[in-house]
Amino acid sequence: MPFKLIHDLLFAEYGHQNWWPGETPFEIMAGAVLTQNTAWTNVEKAIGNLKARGGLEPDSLLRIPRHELAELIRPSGYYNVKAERLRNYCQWYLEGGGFDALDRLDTPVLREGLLSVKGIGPETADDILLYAFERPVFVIDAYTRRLFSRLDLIKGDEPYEDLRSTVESSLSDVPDRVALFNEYHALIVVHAKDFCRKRSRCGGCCLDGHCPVAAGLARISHG
DNA sequence: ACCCAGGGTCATA
DNA sequence: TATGACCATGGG
Repeated sequence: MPFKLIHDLLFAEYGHQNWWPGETPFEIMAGAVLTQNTAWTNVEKAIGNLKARGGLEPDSLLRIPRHELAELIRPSGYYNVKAERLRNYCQWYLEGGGFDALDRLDTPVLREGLLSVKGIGPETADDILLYAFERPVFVIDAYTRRLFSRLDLIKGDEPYEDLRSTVESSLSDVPDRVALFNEYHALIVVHAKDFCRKRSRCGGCCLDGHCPVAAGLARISHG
């Protein structure tokens, strides 16, 4: 399973992405909720509003009335459901004792805790685990399914946990898995945005034209 | 005007 | 288990 190879091709093309954008772990967590099915440019506006309102921290955020919180995050879309999801998350986060206490939990336990929050599904949980808690968890999103499916590494419609397990197993022996998974997911998203959508307009990883992944694979197979 | 975005929940079969 | 409706703004 050449998952490592695909990462290397993407990295050669796009370089370091230094994700996740955000100054604190909690800002990363809030961003993970706000970006659900939403363009990041919209999330930036919502985060800007939250910062201007009084600091992007769980306790200050919980003090904002529900309706006002929804107004602040309006640009990120789904603002009513996301306002509740943010509140749910903050309550779980504070009840769990904050970052240091939660960070002492083993990854599977912490993951179950995240998934117990209404509004935190598998992808958002893994975003938080990887980018805020720096755990070696591979994030599966729609881009990842499309890319690996186009490369015939997977079918594409497998359940989330099956894919996560497949990829994590095949990369279990690399030295720094946190750094690799961090970079890999970022590269897949950036490739989808910068090349597939903007340049190729293929709707995601068509491997046509000047696609760096297709070019790299062709280069290798030709000797 | 249409399509999609760094998803998840809930009802239904 | 697996679809479908629903949530909603903003950029291409």
